[in-house]
Amino acid sequence: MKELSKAYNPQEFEADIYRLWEEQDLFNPDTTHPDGEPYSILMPPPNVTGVLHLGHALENALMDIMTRYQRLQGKRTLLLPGTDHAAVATQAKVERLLVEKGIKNPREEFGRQKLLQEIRTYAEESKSTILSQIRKMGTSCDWSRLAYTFDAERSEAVNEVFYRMYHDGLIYKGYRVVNWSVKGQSTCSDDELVHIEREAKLYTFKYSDDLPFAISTTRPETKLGDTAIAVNPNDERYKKYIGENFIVDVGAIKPLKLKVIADENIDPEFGTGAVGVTPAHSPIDFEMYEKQKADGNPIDLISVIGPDGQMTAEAGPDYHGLDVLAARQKFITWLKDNDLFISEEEISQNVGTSDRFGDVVEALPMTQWFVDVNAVIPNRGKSLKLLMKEAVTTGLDGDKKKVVRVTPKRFEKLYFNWIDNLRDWCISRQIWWGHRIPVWYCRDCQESVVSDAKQCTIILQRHGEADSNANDYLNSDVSKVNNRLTEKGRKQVLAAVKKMPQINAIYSSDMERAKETAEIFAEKLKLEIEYDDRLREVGVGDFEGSPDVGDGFNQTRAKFSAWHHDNPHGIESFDELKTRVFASLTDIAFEHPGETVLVVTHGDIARTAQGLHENISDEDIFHLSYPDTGESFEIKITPVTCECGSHDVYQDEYTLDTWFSSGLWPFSTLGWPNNSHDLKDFFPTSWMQMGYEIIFFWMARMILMSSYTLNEIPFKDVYIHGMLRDEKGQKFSKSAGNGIDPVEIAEKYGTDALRLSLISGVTPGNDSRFYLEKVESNRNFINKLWNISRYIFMSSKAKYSDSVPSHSAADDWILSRLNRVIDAVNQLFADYNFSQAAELLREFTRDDFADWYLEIAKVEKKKDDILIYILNNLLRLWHPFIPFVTEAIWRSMGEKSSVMVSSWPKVKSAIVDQEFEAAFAVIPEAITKIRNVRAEYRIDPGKKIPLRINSNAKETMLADNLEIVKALARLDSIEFVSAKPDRSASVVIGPIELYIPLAEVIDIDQEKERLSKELEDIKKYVNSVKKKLDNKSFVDNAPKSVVAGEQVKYEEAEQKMILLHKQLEELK
RNA sequence: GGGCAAUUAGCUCAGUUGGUUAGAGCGCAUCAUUGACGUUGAUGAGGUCAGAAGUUCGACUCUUCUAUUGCCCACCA
Repeated sequence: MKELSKAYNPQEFEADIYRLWEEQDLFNPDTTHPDGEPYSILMPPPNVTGVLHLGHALENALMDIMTRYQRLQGKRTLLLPGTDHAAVATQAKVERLLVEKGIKNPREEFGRQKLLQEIRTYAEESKSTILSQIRKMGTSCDWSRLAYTFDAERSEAVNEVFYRMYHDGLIYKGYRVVNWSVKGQSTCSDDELVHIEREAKLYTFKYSDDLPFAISTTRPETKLGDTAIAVNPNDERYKKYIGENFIVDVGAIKPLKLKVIADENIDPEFGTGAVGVTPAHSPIDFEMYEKQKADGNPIDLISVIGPDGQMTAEAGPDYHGLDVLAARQKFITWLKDNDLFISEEEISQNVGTSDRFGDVVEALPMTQWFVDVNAVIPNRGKSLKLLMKEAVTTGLDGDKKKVVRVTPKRFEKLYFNWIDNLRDWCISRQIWWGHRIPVWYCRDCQESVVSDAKQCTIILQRHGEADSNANDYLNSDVSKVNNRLTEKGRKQVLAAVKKMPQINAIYSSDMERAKETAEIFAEKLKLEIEYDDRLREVGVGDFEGSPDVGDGFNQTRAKFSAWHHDNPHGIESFDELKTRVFASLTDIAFEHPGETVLVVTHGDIARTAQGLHENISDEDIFHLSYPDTGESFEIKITPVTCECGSHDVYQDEYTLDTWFSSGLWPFSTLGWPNNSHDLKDFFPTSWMQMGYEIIFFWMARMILMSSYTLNEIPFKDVYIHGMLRDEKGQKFSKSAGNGIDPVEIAEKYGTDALRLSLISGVTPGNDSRFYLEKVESNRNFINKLWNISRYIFMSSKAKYSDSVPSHSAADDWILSRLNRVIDAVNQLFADYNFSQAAELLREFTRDDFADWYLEIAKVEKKKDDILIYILNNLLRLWHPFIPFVTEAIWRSMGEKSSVMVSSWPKVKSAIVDQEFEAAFAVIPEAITKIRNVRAEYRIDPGKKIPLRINSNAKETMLADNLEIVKALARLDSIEFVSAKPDRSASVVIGPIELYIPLAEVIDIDQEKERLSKELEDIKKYVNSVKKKLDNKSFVDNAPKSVVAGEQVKYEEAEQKMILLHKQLEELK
C-alpha cells in the first residue's frame, strides 16, 4: 500500500490519471465490456466557436457521471464525443473577428475560398482547444469514435437524408417569404429569431381620398408594395366592398391595384379594422396571398425591399435606393403633404431579430429550400409533424417501445406547443460555412440533379517555392527549363506535410516543381503519386523563361477578351485551361468518392479549380488570388452525372441550416448510412441530456430526423437540465463580465471539486447557481475523503475482501447503513437525481463514517478489514462523481486495475436492518447529549468526567457499548445507579436517564432552566400528539399504521416527559 | 395575449405518490485543537414553509385565487 501524500493536491495526479485511462483504452466499450448490455450516450457536440464554458462543463459532468455509473454496472457503455461546425454561428464569429481586425466586408474582400479557409483555421483551433478541455473535465468518452458534424462521414449522412427527403417530396424549393438578416445576408428559420419588445409608432392613413378605407401600420414604407386590403368578413362597415378593386397611386413605380379581401383573422376592433396587405413583406400577408391564389382569386406580389435592406426599383423612383427608415419618413411626409395622414400612436411591438447577427430581420420573398412538415410521407401515411408527436406520446406507430421519455415531464408540453405552431422549415442559408445543398445544375441541359453521391475532398496544394518563383521567371514548358524547388520551397513543403489531414491518394502535375513537392508528401504519407499533365501550370506561350513585367504574360491576360477563346502570343486560352482542369478534377472525384485527395499543382490551376467550384464568372476567376507557394486550400467535389450524361454540373451555392446536420447526430455518429455494428448496438441511444433552450432546435430535429430516416426514436430518455447562473442569479455572459472559466477552476481546485460543485443543487429542468464558495467546500470535502483514506492506510494493513465479519454493534450499524445508502443511491440514479445522490454519499461519508464510525473504530480497534471494506465501497460509489481522486486513492490501495472498470457495489439486503440502526442511534445520541451538557457548563474538553446511568437501562444497547461512550464523551467512570446523585446534570434518552455528577460546577438554577425548557418543548409535543389521538375522526379515518405510529410517539414522548418532570422535581 | 416555473433559516437549496417536533450546506455565535484532516472537530442560535380561501381526521405537500420574480411562446397589422 502506497502512502498518500499529506495534502490533497489534485494538480499532482489528475492529468496523469486521465492519460493512463486513455492509454489503457478504458473509455472504449469494446475494450472494457465487450459483452455487456449496450448503453449509449451521445455528447451534445459543442460549437467550434470558442472555448468550453461552464454550461459545457455541467453537461460533461452530468454525462460522465451517468456514463461511469452505467459502466460500473458492467454495461458496454459508450459516451461518444464530438463537435459541431455550427454553420452560421462560426461564420458570424469569424467575420466579426475579421471586422475587428479592420476588414470591412470579409465576404467581398476574401471571397469564398479564402474566407472558408479563415473559418476552417479558426474552427480547427477552437475544436482542438475544446477537445482538450473536455479531457480536462475528466469525461470518459471514447475518443476513437470522435465525430464532427462537418467531417466526411457526417456529410455523407447529410446528403443521403437530403436525397431521401427530396425524393419523398418533403424537401422542396419554393418562392416564399422568409426571414432575412440584412446584416448576415442570409435567411434564418423561425426558431433562430429572438423576439424583442420595442416601442413603435402605429400610423393611420388613407391610400387616397377616393378610398373608403383608412388603414393602420407600423411599416408605412412597405405599403408601396400593397396589393390588397383585408377586412373581417363580418365587419358591417366594409362587407360590401369585398371583392372590389381599387387603383391608388402612392408613388410606387406603377399605381397599386388593391383588391378588398376577407380574412377571419382580422380584428375589427384593432385600428380601423382594415389591413393593408403586403404579401412580399409579411409572413401573414403572404399566407393570405397563397390562400387567394389557391381560391382562384389571386392578388399581386410586389417586392419593394431588396436583400440589401434598401428599397427596390418597384418602390418607385422617389424611394429606390433608400433604406427602409428613410423611405418610411419620406412616405409619411408624402401622406401629410397630400392630406392622407390621419394619426400616429405609440405602441409597443415585438420584432424578430437574428440570433447570430442581431439585426431586426426583414420579411422578403425569396427562392429557398424548405422541409415540408405537413406533407404526407410516401408509404407512411403521416407527416413529419405527426411523427414528431407520436415519438413523445404513443410511440412511433403506436409502439410503446419507441417513445421518448422526457425528464421533467413538463417540457413535453412545451414541445407539443412548438410542433402545433410549426411551419415549413427553411433549411437553406446564404452563408458559406456549412454543408452545401446537394443539388447540382447541369450546364449542358440546365436540369437539376439531387444526388447522393459521396463527395470527394480535394486539397489543392501549390508547390513549394521554386527557382522560377525566387528568380521571377515564367515556366510552363516541361521540356525547356529544369525548374526545381529552392531550399525554402522544400521547407515550406515539409511544414505543409505536418498540417495535412488523412489523405487517401496523391495526384500531381508532372512539372518538376510540383513533382518534387508531391514526392515529399508521398514519402511522408506513404502513398503512390498519380501524375496528370492536365494539372500543369497554364501555358505561357512566348513568355516562357521571361520575367512577368511590362507587357508580359499577365498584362496580356488582363485584356481578358484576348485570350478567353484565343491564344495570343501562344498562351493557353482560358477555355482550354478550364476544360482540362475541370476534366482532371472531375476524374479524380469519380475515382475517389468519399475520400480525401491531395492534388499538387500550381497557382493558376488552384485558382481556376476554385473558381469552377464556386461557379463564378471567368473574369472573376481571373481576379481570384493565388494560394502562396507551399500553401493549400480544399474544395469538395461530388461526382455527379446529370441525367443527360453530362458531368458538367455545378452545385447549388447555398448551404444547409446547421440543425439539419445536428438532427442526424444520433445516427450519423454511429456510422449511418452504412450498416455499422455501432448503429445496431447503440441506436437508439439510451440517454441524452440537454439544456431546455435547445429543445426546439435540437431535440425536435433529432426526433424528426430519426423517426423519418430510421423509423426509430433517437434516444429513450432525455434529461433536461437548467442553466447555470452566478451567485446573484444572473446568466453568465461575456457582456456581463461574470464569466468563469471552468478550466481555471479545475486547475485551482481540482476537476473533482468542480464537477461536484456543478451538479450540487441541480434538479431536472431547473436553473442553479454556481459560485466559488461551493467549489471550496467541495474541495474541502474531497480533502476529507483523502484524509479518511490516508488514516485508514496508515492504521490498517488489511486487504479488501468482499465479505467482512462483524465484531460489534457498531460494525453491524455501519454495514447496514452502507447498504441502505447504496440502495438509496441506486434509486436516485434511476430518477436522475444526481445532486441528491452525491448529497447522500457526502452525508454518509462525513457523518456516519468519518465522524462516528472512525472514532468508534479508534476505541474498539481491530477493524482493519471493515475499514478497508467500507473505503473500497465508498470509492466505487463516489467514482462517477469524482473520478480522479477516487482513482488516485484506489491505486494507493494496491488495486491493479482502474476503479472505473471495477464494479458497482451490490446491495446486500440481508445486512440491512433499519430497526437495529434505530436502536444503535442511542449511542451517538447519548454522546451528543453529554457533550451538550459539557458545553453548557463549559467543562474543559480535555477534562474527563463521571457518568451515572439509571440502572433500569442495564440491558440496553447503551449498556453493551459503554466503552464507546466513555471514550467519545470523555468520561472517566461509568456506574449504574438507582437514584440520581446529588448536584448532577441529567439527560433523558427514551427510557434512559443519564446523570452527570458535577458538584463543583453545577448550578441548580441553570440546570432547572435547562430541564424546564426541554420539558416545555416535550409537553407541547405530547399535547399535540394527544390531541391527534383524542380526535375520533383521526383514529377512525387515518390508516392503522399511522395511528399506531402516533401512539408509539406519544408513549415515548410521555415517558420522556415524566422522567424530565421527575428530575426537575428532584432538583427542588 | 398564451403558457411554464419559482417563492421554505441571513444566503444557496433539499423536502418523490398528504401523516417529519420542517432538513442540509454556507454564514453566524461559543469552545477546542502538537493527534488522518484547521481544507478540522464539538456545541448552539436561527423558519407562523409568499398571502388568502378551500378539500381533508390531517396540507410545506392537493385545488382555486392573489402577489412578487424569472423564463418560454405568439401574425394585433
